Amino acid sequence: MALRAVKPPHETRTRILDAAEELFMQHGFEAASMRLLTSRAGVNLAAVNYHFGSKDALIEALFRRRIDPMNAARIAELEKLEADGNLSAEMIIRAFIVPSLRLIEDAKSGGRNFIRLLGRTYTEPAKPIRALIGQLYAPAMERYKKAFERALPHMPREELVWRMHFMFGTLSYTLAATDAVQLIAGCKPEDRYDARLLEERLTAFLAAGLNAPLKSTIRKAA
Amino acid sequence: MALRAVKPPHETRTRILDAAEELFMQHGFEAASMRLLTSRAGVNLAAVNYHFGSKDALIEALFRRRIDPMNAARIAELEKLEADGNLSAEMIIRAFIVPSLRLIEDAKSGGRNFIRLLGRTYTEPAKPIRALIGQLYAPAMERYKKAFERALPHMPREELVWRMHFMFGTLSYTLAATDAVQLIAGCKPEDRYDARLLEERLTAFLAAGLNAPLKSTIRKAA
DNA sequence: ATATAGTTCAAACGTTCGTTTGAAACCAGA
DNA sequence: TCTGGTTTCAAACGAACGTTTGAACTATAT
Repeated sequence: MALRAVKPPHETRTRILDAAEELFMQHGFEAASMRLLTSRAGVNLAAVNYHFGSKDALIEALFRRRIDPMNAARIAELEKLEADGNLSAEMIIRAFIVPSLRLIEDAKSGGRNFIRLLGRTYTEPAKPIRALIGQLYAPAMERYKKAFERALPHMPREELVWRMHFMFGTLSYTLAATDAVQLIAGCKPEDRYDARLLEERLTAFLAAGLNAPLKSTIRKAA
Repeated sequence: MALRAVKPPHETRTRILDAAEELFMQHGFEAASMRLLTSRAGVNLAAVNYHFGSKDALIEALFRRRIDPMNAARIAELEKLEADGNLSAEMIIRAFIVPSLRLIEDAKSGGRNFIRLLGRTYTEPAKPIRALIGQLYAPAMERYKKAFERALPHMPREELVWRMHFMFGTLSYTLAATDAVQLIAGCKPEDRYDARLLEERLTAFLAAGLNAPLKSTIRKAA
């Protein structure tokens, strides 16, 4: 009997998800059509509706596949560090950003595509998508908020929330990377995917911002 | 002769632009259709193509109407400050963010809609739009980059570019505001449009980040 | 071999999209 | 009042969209 390629159990599903990550990243959710997507994935047009039900359900499955493990890694890393003693704000920041930076280096399995897509999706206009992302992030965000509160007991809760908001913006925009507007000339493109260097740059910037001195105008607003 | 409403010379154009700001902000460029847009503006469906030529040209006109004056204000403010003597990084940051925060308070004329739309557009997938934004920002960015270089002569140029990139991300995400994923519970919604408070919070965070100590790993990468 | 469940396929469905058209309405200046 | 350029209007155009359909195909288990 001749060698025959044995088809993995969910090959079509995976091919669709991978193509979706790439095309949604390049063109956005609306502009990437099912026809382009299925032809890129090498599957029939009807396959998406058969395996996922609809385009929206595909988008949801796409996010669930990546975000849940990523946030699980974030929480695991945080708990590992907490077992060793008190944490500095910088250590918490690092624990948060490393799992997403790790996906940047994962070019082969499409992790890089996903992380760039994710960076854009934080400001996605479609409400259902924003709601989904918020829901998937909720457990990790709750956990990290408490960790920051413990590390920065002197900071007003409201100011902390704002600074976490700012930190998240920086991360989001940085991950969107080449998809973002190239506003500042001089960014060496090859550095954009050097996760180790990016980790250092980001951590230094964010830790300083989070620990910024509290001005009186901010303090009195609390 | 009875009083008659004299129609302003470009009322239809303005009505279209205002409706476009609101609807593009709510739904995105693709999802907001010309039929919804023109009916919201109270004009005929064909009016957009008559006055602007196409949907894409409308988008371009929309950005040009707001960005050019905003960046002109940024440059003017910077030059005014420079006339008075040497600038700190914090003063430069403030000069940059204030013109955009001013639009937040401008709820009546639609400036708030625009600024939220703009916050999302920095990570827009459509390349022509990103190219347009980059082109419209270029003069101001060049000017501010030089100002930062003068204020921070000790910082490696490459690190400065990255930190400007981070700062821009924070601003972008913050401006997108309510459109962004509500990741962190606890943000008081009414504060989101208090431009004065936001200016203080942002300046403190960004100035600290920009002035963050240079770690050895970063220094050796330059 | 045959039945059964799971999957793929080409074709078509109805809808909505951005744009175009040509006539009607408007409004100055002569 | 006529005229010529500008603006508005209802209607339609072709194209592309997400989705559905029912038959054909595949693999497994009896």
